[in-house]
Amino acid sequence: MSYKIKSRIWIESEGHVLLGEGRVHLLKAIQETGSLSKAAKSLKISYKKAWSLIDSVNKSAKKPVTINSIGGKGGGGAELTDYGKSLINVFDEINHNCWRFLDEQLEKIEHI
Amino acid sequence: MSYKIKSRIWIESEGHVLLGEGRVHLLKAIQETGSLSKAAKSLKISYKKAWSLIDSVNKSAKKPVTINSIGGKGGGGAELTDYGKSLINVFDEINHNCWRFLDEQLEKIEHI
DNA sequence: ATACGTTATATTTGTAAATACATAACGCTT
DNA sequence: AAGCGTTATGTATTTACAAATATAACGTAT
Repeated sequence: MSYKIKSRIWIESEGHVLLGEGRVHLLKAIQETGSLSKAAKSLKISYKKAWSLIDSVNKSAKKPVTINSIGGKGGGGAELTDYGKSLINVFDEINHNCWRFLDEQLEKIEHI
Repeated sequence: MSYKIKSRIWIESEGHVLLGEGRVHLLKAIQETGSLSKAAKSLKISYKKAWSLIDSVNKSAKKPVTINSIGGKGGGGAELTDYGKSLINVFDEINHNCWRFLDEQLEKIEHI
């Protein structure tokens, strides 16, 4: 049996998407680069798309997830709040646990 | 805390999608109507899309999931094999278990 | 033999989503 | 004061996907 089970999880708040794998990936890139535009480049998505995602994340979350600054040294930048860092850690943990859980469940298909 | 966690699961075989929620939904409609075209109508998708999905399902699965007949009484029809019926039952079971599991996991976000 | 309702398949058309482009605002630095 | 790199935002264009349309093949029933 070479069936494999895949999954995507996401967290919603008030009916809007807060976090999914793509958003977490982007947040990690912001953490590494310190900039939204550099993060967008590293993920090969448009700046506009990256900005829209982060805007949506911050509007959906109970507390700010990133702090973005315009102008100043280096032109500005973006960084994660402590809340943002915690969110991506918990998301990753839940996601990994889900994969493990589903791999166990898949065995039910072996004996049909 | 009104965050909610959502998920989509699917089963792959040899790198191709075998079953997801949409395909299971379509298979159930076939079971109820006895026909691919009627199932497509009931789900409000085009016949072509429904046919492509079922074709993909049968090509990915180890054993046939539906049996489709052309011509004959009523013009033909489609029905699930026993293997197909078992697959959708197991899929539903895994999916429900996954939802329950994730709801438990979500509590980790409450205390951050 | 003809009609019927279905499966099977290709081709065209339409629509929504992603992408690219353009511009403004901002605040340090020089 | 001018330049730089960034965030912020609107608009236009392109692309990918979904839907509609058309047609053939099939096997019972009439």
